[in-house]
Amino acid sequence: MNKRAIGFEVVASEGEARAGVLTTRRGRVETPVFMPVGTLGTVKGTRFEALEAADTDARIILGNTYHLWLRPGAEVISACGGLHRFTGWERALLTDSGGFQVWSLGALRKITEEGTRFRSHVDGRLCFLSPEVSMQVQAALGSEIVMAFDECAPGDAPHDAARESMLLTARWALRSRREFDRLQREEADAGRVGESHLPEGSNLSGAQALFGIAQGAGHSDLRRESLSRTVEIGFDGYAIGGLSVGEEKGVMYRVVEELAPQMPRESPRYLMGVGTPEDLIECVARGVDMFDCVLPTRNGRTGQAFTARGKLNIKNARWARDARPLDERCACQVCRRHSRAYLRHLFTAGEMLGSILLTHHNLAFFLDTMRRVRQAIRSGDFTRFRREFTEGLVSGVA
RNA sequence: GCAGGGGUGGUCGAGUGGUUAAUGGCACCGGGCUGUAAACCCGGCGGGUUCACACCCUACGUAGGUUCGAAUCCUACCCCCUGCA
Repeated sequence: MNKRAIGFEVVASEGEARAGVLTTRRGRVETPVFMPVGTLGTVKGTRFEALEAADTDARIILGNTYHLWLRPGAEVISACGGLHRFTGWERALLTDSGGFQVWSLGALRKITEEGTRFRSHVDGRLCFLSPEVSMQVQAALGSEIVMAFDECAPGDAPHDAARESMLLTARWALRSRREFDRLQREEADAGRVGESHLPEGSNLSGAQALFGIAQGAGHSDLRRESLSRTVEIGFDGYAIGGLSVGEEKGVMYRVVEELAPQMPRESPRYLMGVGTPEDLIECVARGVDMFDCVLPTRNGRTGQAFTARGKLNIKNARWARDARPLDERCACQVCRRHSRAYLRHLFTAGEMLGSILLTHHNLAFFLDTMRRVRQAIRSGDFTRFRREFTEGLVSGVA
């Protein structure tokens, strides 16, 4: 009775930090969790085997509505049985709604009450994305977690503009909710999981889950209002959007610190698009359960490694003869096998393996960091962990 | 040997009397990247002093010369390429 799309249970907490278990129709996800970004049906620069390997063990990754809608198109993916079967990724997926592209594609779009008119960045043709279309595409993708279609204001948006944007997001949230429910009733969800294949004892419905998003830029009152409007509609989880989009350093921590404790305790809290290793720790400490960010993959691809002692630019000449691994305390496949000198050589030679290996290390570092965060919270040791981790980051790569 | 063509900064290659320390490309060096229009983007790149503006020195095969001024014109020499013997 009363089956839900996802389950969420907090198993330990320390201050605002929480350790929990998110149960999806495609597996359990321990939180706090970092979700690698797989915009176009691929986590760039890595293979699913590598994402599933013991040193990474990603349980959930992202996909993007806007990008997959443009190419290959929702029809292609639903014809192939949804995004899981299309890509071969059998674990959980969260799809972003395309709301972020409304912001990041800037000049290529025009926003109206009805939705957003885009110039496709692929071929220039005019496209129209609305809450309804976004829900339809995400149903065709068949992800475990669907994001509401929102509008992300610039990080430094003044109060009136931010309020207008936030209210539009609230209206779009309601429309997202209604269209999502209609699509679930009509069984449009391409990723639906039969009862016999659901995680044992999970008591799930096998349907998709829908998350709402709070906006409001850096304005505390707008953030509060946005959250209460979102909670009023009712979602399976709640996200904080519109951070790390150009706002002043420190605004993000303040907004998260004020907002997360007000979010429903029984639901997962997702901070969208964040962040650096330090951001992850600091926002876990403020009550966030879920994160995603392109940093480990993008920066890995472009030559920057994240380590326990801070960032390392593998292209620098100083590593040319360095036989040590990227991070001497890292147990990932790359650090167990390859030297900085070799990785630098691959980058200077323009060999794609360099990007692949740094991407893997970065993902392993992020995911392992989150594993350690969960252990620390469960053992009541998070405060010390946080302090030591932060000290390590600023100590500098030798 | 004769006749043409050519020798430019790490490299390839523009420039044929005056904002020329010298366009570009590559190489090299450094920086950036936060719900991915990104295997990408930006900057530096003769040496020295200076926080900086700026200043000084050395540079277009070698050595001379013409000129207010030369990588650019003239002379000699050295070297390379092509063709003919």
